Amino acid sequence: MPELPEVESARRVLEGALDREIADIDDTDDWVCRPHRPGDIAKALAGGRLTEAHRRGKTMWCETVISDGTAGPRLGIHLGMGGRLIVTGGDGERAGGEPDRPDRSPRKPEWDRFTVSFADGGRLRLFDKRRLGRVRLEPDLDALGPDAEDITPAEFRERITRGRSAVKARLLDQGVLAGVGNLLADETLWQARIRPSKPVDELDAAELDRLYRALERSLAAAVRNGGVHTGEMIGERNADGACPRCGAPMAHGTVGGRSTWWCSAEQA
DNA sequence: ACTCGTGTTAGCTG
DNA sequence: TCAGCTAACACGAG
Repeated sequence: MPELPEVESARRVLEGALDREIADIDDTDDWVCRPHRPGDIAKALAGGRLTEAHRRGKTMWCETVISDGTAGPRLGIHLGMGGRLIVTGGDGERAGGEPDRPDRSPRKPEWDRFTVSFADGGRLRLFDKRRLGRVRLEPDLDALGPDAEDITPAEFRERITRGRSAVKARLLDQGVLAGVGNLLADETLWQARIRPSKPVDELDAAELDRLYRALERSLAAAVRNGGVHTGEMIGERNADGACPRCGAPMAHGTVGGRSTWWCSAEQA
Protein backbone atom coordinates (compact mmCIF):
# COMPACT_ATOMS: atom_id res chain seq x y z
CA MET A 1 0.00 0.00 0.00
CA PRO A 2 1.20 3.26 -1.13
CA GLU A 3 4.05 5.35 0.10
CA LEU A 4 6.28 7.30 -2.27
CA PRO A 5 7.77 4.29 -4.13
CA GLU A 6 4.38 2.68 -4.76
CA VAL A 7 2.87 5.98 -5.85
CA GLU A 8 5.69 6.48 -8.33
CA SER A 9 4.86 3.11 -9.88
CA ALA A 10 1.19 4.16 -10.06
CA ARG A 11 2.24 7.42 -11.74
CA ARG A 12 3.97 5.45 -14.47
CA VAL A 13 0.76 3.48 -14.97
CA LEU A 14 -1.11 6.77 -15.18
CA GLU A 15 1.05 7.76 -18.16
CA GLY A 16 -0.80 5.07 -20.10
CA ALA A 17 -3.95 7.20 -19.77
CA LEU A 18 -2.45 10.29 -21.39
CA ASP A 19 -3.46 11.80 -24.73
CA ARG A 20 -6.68 9.82 -25.05
CA GLU A 21 -10.02 11.51 -25.57
CA ILE A 22 -12.25 11.44 -22.48
CA ALA A 23 -15.69 10.11 -23.33
CA ASP A 24 -17.19 9.85 -19.86
CA ILE A 25 -16.29 10.16 -16.18
CA ASP A 26 -17.93 8.44 -13.21
CA ASP A 27 -17.38 10.75 -10.25
CA THR A 28 -20.50 9.75 -8.34
CA ASP A 29 -18.63 8.77 -5.17
CA ASP A 30 -19.07 11.98 -3.24
CA TRP A 31 -16.67 10.91 -0.47
CA VAL A 32 -13.74 10.13 -2.76
CA CYS A 33 -14.47 13.18 -4.93
CA ARG A 34 -15.21 15.60 -2.06
CA PRO A 35 -15.65 18.54 -1.96
CA HIS A 36 -16.99 18.29 -5.50
CA ARG A 37 -20.56 17.33 -6.27
CA PRO A 38 -21.25 14.31 -8.49
CA GLY A 39 -20.86 15.44 -12.08
CA ASP A 40 -18.53 18.36 -11.34
CA ILE A 41 -15.38 16.57 -12.46
CA ALA A 42 -17.15 14.95 -15.41
CA LYS A 43 -18.40 18.31 -16.60
CA ALA A 44 -15.00 19.98 -16.17
CA LEU A 45 -13.14 17.41 -18.27
CA ALA A 46 -15.72 16.10 -20.76
CA GLY A 47 -14.26 15.79 -24.24
CA GLY A 48 -10.79 16.72 -23.02
CA ARG A 49 -7.58 14.81 -22.44
CA LEU A 50 -5.06 14.14 -19.70
CA THR A 51 -1.72 15.42 -21.00
CA GLU A 52 0.92 14.94 -18.26
CA ALA A 53 1.19 12.70 -15.17
CA HIS A 54 3.09 14.16 -12.20
CA ARG A 55 3.80 13.18 -8.61
CA ARG A 56 4.91 14.98 -5.47
CA GLY A 57 5.16 12.81 -2.40
CA LYS A 58 2.07 10.62 -2.44
CA THR A 59 -0.04 13.03 -4.48
CA MET A 60 -0.38 12.55 -8.23
CA TRP A 61 -1.94 14.95 -10.66
CA CYS A 62 -2.59 15.25 -14.37
CA GLU A 63 -2.37 18.35 -16.47
CA THR A 64 -5.33 18.46 -18.86
CA VAL A 65 -6.71 20.13 -21.96
CA ILE A 66 -10.43 20.54 -22.56
CA SER A 67 -12.28 19.96 -25.82
CA ASP A 68 -11.33 23.29 -27.40
CA GLY A 69 -7.63 22.51 -26.82
CA THR A 70 -7.03 25.08 -24.07
CA ALA A 71 -5.65 24.16 -20.64
CA GLY A 72 -8.15 22.48 -18.32
CA PRO A 73 -8.11 22.06 -14.54
CA ARG A 74 -5.54 19.80 -12.92
CA LEU A 75 -6.88 16.43 -11.88
CA GLY A 76 -5.45 15.36 -8.49
CA ILE A 77 -5.34 11.70 -7.46
CA HIS A 78 -4.36 10.29 -4.05
CA LEU A 79 -4.33 6.55 -3.41
CA GLY A 80 -4.95 6.75 0.33
CA MET A 81 -3.93 3.58 2.17
CA GLY A 82 -4.79 0.92 -0.37
CA GLY A 83 -5.80 2.50 -3.65
CA ARG A 84 -4.63 1.23 -7.00
CA LEU A 85 -4.75 2.70 -10.48
CA ILE A 86 -5.75 0.42 -13.34
CA VAL A 87 -5.44 1.53 -16.95
CA THR A 88 -6.97 -0.50 -19.77
CA GLY A 89 -7.00 -0.10 -23.52
CA GLY A 90 -4.18 0.55 -25.92
CA ASP A 91 -1.68 -2.16 -25.02
CA GLY A 92 -3.67 -4.16 -22.49
CA GLU A 93 -4.02 -3.65 -18.75
CA ARG A 94 -1.54 -2.13 -16.33
CA ALA A 95 -1.97 -1.56 -12.62
CA GLY A 96 0.05 0.16 -9.92
CA GLY A 97 -0.12 1.53 -6.41
CA GLU A 98 -0.30 -1.61 -4.32
CA PRO A 99 2.32 -4.37 -4.08
CA ASP A 100 1.45 -7.36 -6.23
CA ARG A 101 -0.30 -10.08 -4.37
CA PRO A 102 -2.35 -13.09 -5.39
CA ASP A 103 -5.80 -11.82 -6.24
CA ARG A 104 -7.94 -14.25 -4.37
CA SER A 105 -10.44 -11.78 -2.94
CA PRO A 106 -13.39 -10.79 -5.10
CA ARG A 107 -13.00 -7.53 -7.01
CA LYS A 108 -16.35 -5.95 -6.47
CA PRO A 109 -17.32 -3.37 -9.10
CA GLU A 110 -18.34 -0.96 -6.35
CA TRP A 111 -14.68 -0.79 -5.29
CA ASP A 112 -14.02 1.21 -8.44
CA ARG A 113 -14.34 4.61 -6.83
CA PHE A 114 -13.62 6.79 -9.86
CA THR A 115 -13.52 5.93 -13.55
CA VAL A 116 -12.49 7.80 -16.67
CA SER A 117 -13.75 6.15 -19.86
CA PHE A 118 -11.91 6.99 -23.05
CA ALA A 119 -13.31 7.26 -26.56
CA ASP A 120 -11.06 4.34 -27.60
CA GLY A 121 -12.94 2.03 -25.23
CA GLY A 122 -10.26 1.87 -22.53
CA ARG A 123 -10.53 3.15 -18.98
CA LEU A 124 -8.61 4.62 -16.06
CA ARG A 125 -9.93 3.35 -12.73
CA LEU A 126 -9.18 4.12 -9.10
CA PHE A 127 -9.73 0.76 -7.39
CA ASP A 128 -9.92 1.28 -3.64
CA LYS A 129 -11.63 -1.10 -1.25
CA ARG A 130 -11.30 1.13 1.78
CA ARG A 131 -12.44 4.29 0.06
CA LEU A 132 -9.56 6.31 1.50
CA GLY A 133 -8.33 7.50 -1.87
CA ARG A 134 -9.24 10.88 -3.19
CA VAL A 135 -9.79 12.55 -6.56
CA ARG A 136 -10.19 16.28 -6.95
CA LEU A 137 -9.78 19.17 -9.29
CA GLU A 138 -6.99 21.67 -8.62
CA PRO A 139 -5.34 19.91 -5.65
CA ASP A 140 -3.44 22.23 -3.29
CA LEU A 141 0.13 21.33 -4.19
CA ASP A 142 1.51 24.25 -2.19
CA ALA A 143 0.46 22.45 1.00
CA LEU A 144 3.08 19.80 0.27
CA GLY A 145 6.72 20.06 1.22
CA PRO A 146 9.49 19.10 -1.22
CA ASP A 147 9.43 15.53 -2.49
CA ALA A 148 11.49 13.21 -0.29
CA GLU A 149 13.52 12.12 -3.30
CA ASP A 150 14.53 15.66 -4.26
CA ILE A 151 15.15 17.44 -0.97
CA THR A 152 18.67 18.74 -0.34
CA PRO A 153 20.52 18.09 2.95
CA ALA A 154 20.32 21.77 3.92
CA GLU A 155 16.61 22.01 3.19
CA PHE A 156 16.01 18.75 5.06
CA ARG A 157 17.81 19.99 8.18
CA GLU A 158 16.00 23.31 8.13
CA ARG A 159 12.54 21.74 7.74
CA ILE A 160 12.95 18.79 10.08
CA THR A 161 14.26 20.78 13.00
CA ARG A 162 11.52 23.43 12.99
CA GLY A 163 9.41 23.16 16.15
CA ARG A 164 9.58 20.63 18.95
CA SER A 165 7.62 17.56 17.93
CA ALA A 166 8.80 13.95 17.85
CA VAL A 167 11.10 13.29 14.91
CA LYS A 168 8.83 10.57 13.53
CA ALA A 169 5.82 12.91 13.55
CA ARG A 170 7.91 15.42 11.64
CA LEU A 171 8.99 12.87 9.02
CA LEU A 172 5.33 12.00 8.47
CA ASP A 173 4.25 15.64 8.06
CA GLN A 174 3.58 15.96 4.31
CA GLY A 175 3.84 19.73 4.55
CA VAL A 176 7.42 19.41 5.76
CA LEU A 177 8.53 16.63 3.47
CA ALA A 178 6.28 14.83 0.98
CA GLY A 179 6.24 11.08 0.49
CA VAL A 180 7.27 9.43 3.77
CA GLY A 181 4.64 7.12 5.29
CA ASN A 182 4.52 5.07 8.45
CA LEU A 183 6.69 2.15 7.35
CA LEU A 184 9.30 4.26 5.61
CA ALA A 185 9.55 6.48 8.69
CA ASP A 186 10.20 3.48 10.95
CA GLU A 187 12.72 1.99 8.54
CA THR A 188 14.56 5.31 8.17
CA LEU A 189 14.77 5.93 11.93
CA TRP A 190 15.99 2.38 12.46
CA GLN A 191 18.67 2.81 9.79
CA ALA A 192 19.73 6.07 11.47
CA ARG A 193 19.59 4.55 14.99
CA ILE A 194 17.36 7.35 16.30
CA ARG A 195 14.48 6.90 18.74
CA PRO A 196 11.21 7.83 16.95
CA SER A 197 9.91 9.87 19.89
CA LYS A 198 13.05 12.00 20.16
CA PRO A 199 12.09 15.71 19.93
CA VAL A 200 13.52 17.34 16.81
CA ASP A 201 15.14 20.15 18.80
CA GLU A 202 17.32 17.55 20.55
CA LEU A 203 18.80 16.16 17.34
CA ASP A 204 22.49 17.01 16.95
CA ALA A 205 24.32 17.58 13.66
CA ALA A 206 25.54 13.99 13.45
CA GLU A 207 22.05 12.61 13.97
CA LEU A 208 20.57 14.90 11.32
CA ASP A 209 23.25 13.79 8.92
CA ARG A 210 22.54 10.11 9.63
CA LEU A 211 18.82 10.72 9.27
CA TYR A 212 19.17 12.32 5.85
CA ARG A 213 21.40 9.56 4.56
CA ALA A 214 19.13 6.89 6.03
CA LEU A 215 16.16 8.44 4.24
CA GLU A 216 18.02 8.45 0.93
CA ARG A 217 19.10 4.86 1.48
CA SER A 218 15.75 3.40 2.55
CA LEU A 219 13.94 5.31 -0.20
CA ALA A 220 16.32 4.06 -2.87
CA ALA A 221 16.05 0.50 -1.56
CA ALA A 222 12.24 0.65 -1.54
CA VAL A 223 12.14 1.96 -5.11
CA ARG A 224 14.65 -0.66 -6.24
CA ASN A 225 12.95 -3.57 -4.48
CA GLY A 226 9.40 -2.66 -5.36
CA GLY A 227 7.97 -1.16 -2.20
CA VAL A 228 8.44 0.00 1.37
CA HIS A 229 7.43 -3.42 2.71
CA THR A 230 10.83 -4.70 1.53
CA GLY A 231 12.72 -2.71 4.19
CA GLU A 232 15.27 -4.58 6.31
CA MET A 233 13.53 -3.91 9.60
CA ILE A 234 9.93 -4.01 8.41
CA GLY A 235 9.64 -7.80 8.54
CA GLU A 236 10.50 -7.80 12.24
CA ARG A 237 7.39 -5.95 13.30
CA ASN A 238 5.81 -8.56 15.52
CA ALA A 239 5.78 -9.49 19.18
CA ASP A 240 8.72 -11.90 18.80
CA GLY A 241 10.66 -9.71 16.39
CA ALA A 242 14.35 -9.11 16.99
CA CYS A 243 16.47 -6.29 15.63
CA PRO A 244 18.14 -7.62 12.45
CA ARG A 245 21.36 -5.80 13.41
CA CYS A 246 21.83 -6.49 17.10
CA GLY A 247 19.23 -9.10 18.03
CA ALA A 248 17.65 -7.03 20.81
CA PRO A 249 13.85 -7.19 21.02
CA MET A 250 11.90 -4.75 18.91
CA ALA A 251 9.80 -2.29 20.91
CA HIS A 252 6.31 -1.19 19.92
CA GLY A 253 4.27 1.87 20.78
CA THR A 254 2.47 4.90 19.38
CA VAL A 255 4.36 7.94 18.12
CA GLY A 256 2.71 10.80 16.25
CA GLY A 257 -0.54 8.89 16.51
CA ARG A 258 0.80 5.98 14.46
CA SER A 259 1.87 2.45 15.27
CA THR A 260 5.65 2.48 15.68
CA TRP A 261 8.41 -0.15 15.95
CA TRP A 262 12.00 0.48 17.01
CA CYS A 263 15.01 -1.38 18.38
CA SER A 264 14.90 -1.38 22.18
CA ALA A 265 18.70 -1.22 22.39
CA GLU A 266 20.00 0.86 19.47
CA GLN A 267 17.17 3.40 19.41
CA ALA A 268 16.79 3.81 23.15
C1' DA B 1 -15.90 -11.32 18.38
C1' DC B 2 -12.78 -7.87 18.42
C1' DT B 3 -8.79 -4.93 17.44
C1' DC B 4 -5.69 -2.91 14.36
C1' DG B 5 -3.85 -0.49 10.30
C1' DT B 6 1.65 1.30 4.63
C1' DG B 7 -3.34 7.90 4.87
C1' DT B 8 -5.51 12.36 5.17
C1' DT B 9 -8.14 16.00 7.11
C1' DA B 10 -11.40 18.84 9.90
C1' DG B 11 -12.31 20.07 14.36
C1' DC B 12 -11.15 20.35 19.01
C1' DT B 13 -8.12 20.77 23.33
C1' DG B 14 -4.23 22.10 26.16
C1' DT C 1 0.93 29.03 16.93
C1' DC C 2 2.11 24.57 17.92
C1' DA C 3 1.39 19.75 19.21
C1' DG C 4 -1.55 16.03 20.09
C1' DC C 5 -6.04 13.69 20.01
C1' DT C 6 -10.51 12.04 17.72
C1' DA C 7 -13.61 10.84 14.18
C1' DA C 8 -14.59 9.64 9.53
C1' DC C 9 -13.87 6.63 5.52
C1' DA C 10 -14.53 0.50 4.92
C1' DC C 11 -12.33 -3.60 4.58
C1' DG C 12 -9.02 -7.65 5.49
C1' DA C 13 -5.84 -9.74 8.59
C1' DG C 14 -4.69 -11.66 12.87
